[in-house]
Amino acid sequence: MPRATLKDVAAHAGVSHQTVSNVLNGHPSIRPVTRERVQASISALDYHPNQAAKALREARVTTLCFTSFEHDPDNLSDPYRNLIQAALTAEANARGYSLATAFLAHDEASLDELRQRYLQRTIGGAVIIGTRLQTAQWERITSWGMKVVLLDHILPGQAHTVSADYESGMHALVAHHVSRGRRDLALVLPTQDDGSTALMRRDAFFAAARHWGVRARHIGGDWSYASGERALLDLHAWGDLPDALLGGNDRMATGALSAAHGLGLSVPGDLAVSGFDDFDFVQYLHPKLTTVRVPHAEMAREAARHLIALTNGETPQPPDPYPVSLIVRDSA
Amino acid sequence: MPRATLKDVAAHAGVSHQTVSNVLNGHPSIRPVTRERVQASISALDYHPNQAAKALREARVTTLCFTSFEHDPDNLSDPYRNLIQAALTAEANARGYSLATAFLAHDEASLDELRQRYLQRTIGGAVIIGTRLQTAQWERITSWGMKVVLLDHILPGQAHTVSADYESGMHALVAHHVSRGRRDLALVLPTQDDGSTALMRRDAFFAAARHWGVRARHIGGDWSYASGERALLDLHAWGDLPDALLGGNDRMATGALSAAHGLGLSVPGDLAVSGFDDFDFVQYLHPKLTTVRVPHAEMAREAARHLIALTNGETPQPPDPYPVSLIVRDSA
DNA sequence: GTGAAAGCGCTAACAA
DNA sequence: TTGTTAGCGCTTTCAC
Repeated sequence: MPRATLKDVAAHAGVSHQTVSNVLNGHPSIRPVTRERVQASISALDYHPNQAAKALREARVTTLCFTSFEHDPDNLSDPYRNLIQAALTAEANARGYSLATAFLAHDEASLDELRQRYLQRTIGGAVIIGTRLQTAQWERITSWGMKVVLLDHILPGQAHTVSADYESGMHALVAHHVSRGRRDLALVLPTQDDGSTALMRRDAFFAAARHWGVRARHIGGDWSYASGERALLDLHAWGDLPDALLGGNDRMATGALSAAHGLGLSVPGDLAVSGFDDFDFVQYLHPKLTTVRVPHAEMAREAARHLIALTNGETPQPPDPYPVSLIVRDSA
Repeated sequence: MPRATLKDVAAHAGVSHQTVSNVLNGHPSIRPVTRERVQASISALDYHPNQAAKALREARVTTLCFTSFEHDPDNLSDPYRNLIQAALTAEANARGYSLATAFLAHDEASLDELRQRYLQRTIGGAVIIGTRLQTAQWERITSWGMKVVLLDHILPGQAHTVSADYESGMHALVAHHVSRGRRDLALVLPTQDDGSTALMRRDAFFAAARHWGVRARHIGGDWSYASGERALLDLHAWGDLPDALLGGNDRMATGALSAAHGLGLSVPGDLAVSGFDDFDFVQYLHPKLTTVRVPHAEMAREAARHLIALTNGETPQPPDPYPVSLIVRDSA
């Protein structure tokens, strides 16, 4: 059976369809009696407004898009995305928005797909995870007029960004390693992407190491378990192992930990290993991982709120960087 | 500047708006000349059809919903959800559908929210992850008339289901443990939810153990790392350790592995540990986890195709259970 | 092969 | 305070 429409409710309540609309939208000038009668009809007919009609008439899109540049399965299963997705969904739904998802590759076709969705009014704005986002892409995206909030990414000027205080976190982490007697630190961190917070973290790493007068090295990676593993294997092959290996995220740290086991290195005896993120699984590793906790969920919620404000034409204040905290466990 | 509409294109091409619509929808009776002229105007004006208008007119919803019963952060960050989300998104987008997400709790409010979204035409159907779904909830959901495909769940009769051949997987796993000399097996698996594939796996576990004449025990859990850890700690506290612990998923196996390290048990020397899923991170555990690979991504793609077929009024054949495969690594 | 008319379900503007 | 009219951008039906 067909679902009830506004007209059906109006007929049932003996009023005009406009009155029903006014009741629905909380218009003030409605007599309580009328309101109640209409509301009774709404319940009686189990009426639910058709969003498509509403969207068409109001020229308003109530779907946001969670966008990330991910392709390989390894990165897809990163707990990071999940946490953020859940937080964004919750925040968006609570405010009457839906959340769609887009997984982009680094090609024209991918970007064009997103553009289509925006132009077709399928999505009204996007929260973009900064990882692997390049400035050129960001410029393309904003040039369409789409509202965008960046998560974990720093761009000059006008970009709306939600980020964490990675510098402090990196400082605390280096201080911790030094306090445990480490004098030769290696950081595994991808730094291909301009604007990535990875750059900030790398700079903070070198600054802190200089401050304490310890050796510091930087090694590339791609955020994956495999790249963390590779980093340590390479260091070993070069015959120049550090006494502390700092993973740029928990997954790379996990890969490094695995490599250490394979090489017969004792952790933290021979080598300290630390991560970044504090995902739930790292406390079940052996040894339990020392890491820096980043409040991804809270940041995501803020990003959703910020984006919704933007799509409503407001100009919200950029939030302060979120504080991070050092979580000391057994690996460092 | 306002985006171009069908009328704008018609005016630009010097035809009626209906002709433009016909071109867009590939209607056959259009002269090639006209078609090309219209197409040129479409590009020239960068026209993109308004989905809201289309949806309203066609009374068709092109958003599907990925639904799971998740609440606590531990489960939220399960790689499982991510892989499925990505696969569903890809398949849906490729067919012109969007994918929204819903995280449901086990209360009325949550279920009602989903119902609202369906009745408001925000979502047209759902793929539901069977984990923690109860039959009563499924009955509620289908009673609304919403098309639903279940992932990893077996329900009697009419339910559309995509599942894996867990029985064979469990058989192969038990056979493997027995072939390595294990005679006392404990399975950690949540079995609260009726219809869950966990029940099938538990039954297959006992059947296989009986077949080989080895001891078999079943212990509850809730899919989380913590519950796997707890299971092994409990067994140890009772003074009745098995020689093989089978985790019902990779996360519980990971928790058990962590507990084994804490108890000073050598794996696989004192205790064999195996998982179920084969998530990427398990090969970076120490020791590397032996597990059963489940093709979650392929299953998710099939679920999306199946759901789309259903929403188009087709009656697709239920797919066969997907084959799983034993992945032998170091832990068992 | 193409155009004109009607209407999907809703809200904004105005009239009563 | 409530009802009437118009139209968002599109597709379906039917005339030409």
